[in-house]
Amino acid sequence: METRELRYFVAVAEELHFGRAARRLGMAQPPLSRAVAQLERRLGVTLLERTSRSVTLTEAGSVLLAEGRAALDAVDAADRRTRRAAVSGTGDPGLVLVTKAGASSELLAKLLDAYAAEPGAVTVDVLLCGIGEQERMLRDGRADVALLHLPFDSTAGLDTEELCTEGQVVVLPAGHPLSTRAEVRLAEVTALPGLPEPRRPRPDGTYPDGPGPQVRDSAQLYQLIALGRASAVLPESARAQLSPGLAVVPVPDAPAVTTVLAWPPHSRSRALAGLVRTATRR
Amino acid sequence: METRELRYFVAVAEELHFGRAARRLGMAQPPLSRAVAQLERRLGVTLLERTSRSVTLTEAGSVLLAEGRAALDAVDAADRRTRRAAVSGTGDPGLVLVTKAGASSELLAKLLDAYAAEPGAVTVDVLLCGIGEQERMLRDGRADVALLHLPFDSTAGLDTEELCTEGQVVVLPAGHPLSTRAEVRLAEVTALPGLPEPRRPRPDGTYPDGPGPQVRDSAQLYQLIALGRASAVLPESARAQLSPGLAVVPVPDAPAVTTVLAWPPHSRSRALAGLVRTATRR
DNA sequence: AGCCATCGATACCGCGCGGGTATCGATTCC
DNA sequence: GGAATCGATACCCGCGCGGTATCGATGGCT
Repeated sequence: METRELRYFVAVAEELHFGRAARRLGMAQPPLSRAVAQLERRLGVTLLERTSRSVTLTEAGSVLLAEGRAALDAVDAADRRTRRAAVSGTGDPGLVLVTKAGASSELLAKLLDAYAAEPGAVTVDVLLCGIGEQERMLRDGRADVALLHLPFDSTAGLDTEELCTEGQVVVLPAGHPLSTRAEVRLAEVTALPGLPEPRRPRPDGTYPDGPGPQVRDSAQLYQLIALGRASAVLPESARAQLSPGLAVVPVPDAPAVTTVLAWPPHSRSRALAGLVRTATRR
Repeated sequence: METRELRYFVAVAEELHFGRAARRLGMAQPPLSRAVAQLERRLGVTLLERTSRSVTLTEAGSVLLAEGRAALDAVDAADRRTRRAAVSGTGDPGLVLVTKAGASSELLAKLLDAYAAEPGAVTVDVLLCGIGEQERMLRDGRADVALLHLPFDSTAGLDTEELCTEGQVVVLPAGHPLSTRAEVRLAEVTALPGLPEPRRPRPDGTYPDGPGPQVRDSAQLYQLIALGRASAVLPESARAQLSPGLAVVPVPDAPAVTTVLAWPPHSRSRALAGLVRTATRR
């Protein structure tokens, strides 16, 4: 199976429309139809049910969609990491660390400072991304290592090292009735009247249905809270970047949040190993 | 990057010899040279240092060797799992579970019995493989789920569910001086005179250097112990398949062995989910 | 009911590229 | 110094990929 065929099939499976998929791939529709048909013949499997009005995935087709995406990510990762390895001998970008925009910045700063002091440390680029995008960044080679937050992020398929665990607090608009309390229970803040929990993107980029506002990063989130349109339960370290207009109250019965360092399992990079070592020594 | 190019490069990188690699790939040497050169040009990276007498990997080349193997495994997995998904609608092979030949068979039997009693259970093929091959089997799609034993096996890049934890025992030839003891300490059996620890294959198939005999599976191991040529520290469940000529003594200070069910992280199979559910309910 | 728009499949064509053979140039060993 | 080894180069052929033109089926609109 060639990556070209996989790319074609994934495009069609995502669009469920040969014409659109062909446009996305920058090619004409007929060769795309042929290529997918040929892939099916070679696999001996029907991947798509076509009528002239609709295209749907078969059982096998949805398996190949998931597996094919993973395989294409792996190929992309091979490409990117090879290129990076080549310039790393000559140039600079040693490691790329990805984390959610605006999360636990003091911990990260401490880690980077400690690592920079190590002998043989390389430069670490910090890449900020939206919620739930880190895993993808690691899998397709755009990043080498990530800061994840359990239980929100999934560490499926990654090697991890636990860094710290902290309780959670609720972030409210200043002046909210609960904002003067010493602490609140989780049940009190999950369904606050007029302050719904915001909806965060799922891994595929879509948003779940519901009443709350859609939120892509923490800047949006804080602004919405300050505007009195949302509330959020976040790790304690969110206090650090608290802006005026926001109040914070501990939520002792909320599940603890664990910050972990995560990286793809077969990494053999000395630089990454060094970073992990300094992280564990703290 | 096409999988064909990756396959070619991996072959050359493994053989470090264009002629042999070409023979392995069933093609002539010149087009192979050209294809690898073209890959280097497209990546903008030199992967191999060639003289007319030797071929060596560059830094970037060894990165691409590791990453490329992973990517090729992912593509193979996509192929195999798609084929399997297609026939699973019509035919039988529902899940393939892989475990080390001759390990914790009662636990496995119980799990399979419990799962078979579930509604909607599919048939589970059990695949036995040599030591350290399970991870590969999962990654390239030959198996859907594995029984692994921590801390011996690595669960890097896999989702896992803990099944049970047990102590370890040392297996000795019957009649060995230590075989009558109620228990022994780990230090007493790590360097037994005349009974070295056997050498097990590394993930790449080679064996570490050392004095002990090479061992691929537990049948070989038990035979070697009975012959008085080796000893081994194994989980308690090894008692179950004890043959005459062998003695077993607990080793309380040896690290506990945890048996885990492991599967590739992005599996979306209902059958696998069912198996994991029955495993966790025990 | 009939027409048309939509969409995937088919037919056909041209060229680029992958793979083959022959040969070269460099290095090493006897 | 000659021969053997090994990767690179030169050249050629045929397949396959991608293009355009068109067909056939389906569904909506009047």
